[in-house]
Amino acid sequence: MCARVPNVADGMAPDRNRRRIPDATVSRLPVYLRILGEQAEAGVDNISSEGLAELAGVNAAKVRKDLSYLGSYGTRGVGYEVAYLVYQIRRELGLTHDWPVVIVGAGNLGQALAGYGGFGERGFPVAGIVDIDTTKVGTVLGGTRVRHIDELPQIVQTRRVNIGVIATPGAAAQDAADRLVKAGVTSILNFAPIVLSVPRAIEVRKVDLAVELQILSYHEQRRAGGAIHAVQSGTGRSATA
Amino acid sequence: MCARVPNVADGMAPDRNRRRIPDATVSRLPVYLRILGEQAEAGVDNISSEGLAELAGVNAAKVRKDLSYLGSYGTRGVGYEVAYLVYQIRRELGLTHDWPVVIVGAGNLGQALAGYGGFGERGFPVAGIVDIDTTKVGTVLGGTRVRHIDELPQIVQTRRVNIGVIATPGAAAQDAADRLVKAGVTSILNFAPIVLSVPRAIEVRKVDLAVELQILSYHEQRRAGGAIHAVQSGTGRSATA
DNA sequence: CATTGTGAAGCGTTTCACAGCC
DNA sequence: GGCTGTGAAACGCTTCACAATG
Repeated sequence: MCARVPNVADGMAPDRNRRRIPDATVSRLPVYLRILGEQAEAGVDNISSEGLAELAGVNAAKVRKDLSYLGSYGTRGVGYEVAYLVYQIRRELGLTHDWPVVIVGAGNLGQALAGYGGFGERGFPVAGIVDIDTTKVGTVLGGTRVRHIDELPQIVQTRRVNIGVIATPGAAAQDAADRLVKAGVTSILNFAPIVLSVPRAIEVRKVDLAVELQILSYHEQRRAGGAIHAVQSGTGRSATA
Repeated sequence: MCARVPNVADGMAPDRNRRRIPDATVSRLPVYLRILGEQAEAGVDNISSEGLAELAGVNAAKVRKDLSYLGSYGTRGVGYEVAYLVYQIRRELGLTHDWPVVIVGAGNLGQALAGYGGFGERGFPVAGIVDIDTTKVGTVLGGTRVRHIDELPQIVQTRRVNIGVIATPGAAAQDAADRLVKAGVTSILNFAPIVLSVPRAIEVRKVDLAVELQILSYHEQRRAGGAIHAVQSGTGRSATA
């Protein structure tokens, strides 16, 4: 996913918290964080790895190992203090301050993203939304006026945007990425169904609806044509990973 | 990700193509498929693992291993015939026929999904969109009239829907899942930021925007506060995984 | 004595390296 | 000669199992 550095982990004085956290763990921390936030609101102030694992739909050992990368913040025989854990995870994920994002593409998806309040709430305010189509410029989405894509560099600079979201059709996505990178963005969330070509230093994450549906299709197809007579086995509930 | 079956792989007469394909491979097949489709349109009728790997942003050996799970459809010294590979991947993914989907939740995201033509184009026509809010019922989104969630069982049965998409707020998502399962849906694509509890036999995939942004935040935070003096190393282009 | 933190085993995925084949 | 197909090594992640400990 991201470039590997040989072996910095040990030896080289990690000052305070410069451990490298496995990608798999990083992708679960936001899930723990949301659950812990809910628990805190519900008045729970202590939680065991078992309890957190249950709510997150994962194995308890995995929770412990994940949390151990942040440091030893649990108490043996007791569990983890919810508030402190929230603080530590937020710190590790860099959520101690807001990260304004800029959305490229004011089509269906761009509109939905801009209109989706949860973005700002979770620390990612929409600093701007741009489109190349001048007929869309000026319309207002979720409180943000659509601006022309040529204004991208200005938005990125004045609002100090590090994260760009590509919500254009596939054909326009590479151009969008090029413009974002040129404007100074260093992380991209790509909703377009293409593989972006960007400098190595840029972190890219991709969300592709078609891919997700096709993976589900694969499983449906197996269910139907596959295993002899695929019985609807097990009606018990279980958390999903 | 999905429930593991002990060890069916060998021994038990795989009739024709009942091999189990690794999850990681399944998640890449849609990417290869899209690229191959584009190549076919561009008039390319043969491609090497190297070429496909380049376009997909992965390692060539990985492409070969992935394709080998489908069978030996390449020609040594030559490469793979694009059209045939497209056919085989489509067959394996169950894309030889349409999979109608039902969308639960006609808010921002539900609207964007329903309005996004790419859904139907790629073999996943929107069989219906439902909401619990009666004020939304009757409005038309992307050519589909919003119906009340109580009509879900009827839609699922008459349109033979296997795949449900949850586009509700988190608080309503578990109820949506329960209703989908009860109505007979066996695969769910969940956009709500909660861990769904469903019977083991149900395949669930989750797309969480907040999680994606928080992962990017982690990398930005590392860049800023991390490694001594994090130089913007490497400006060369490289495909992203 | 319940629960964490963690070596070590287990497992799935990736990559290498090269035999096999066109 | 070029490229596929695939054992085997390497790697990273998950899970187990238990010593450490409040």
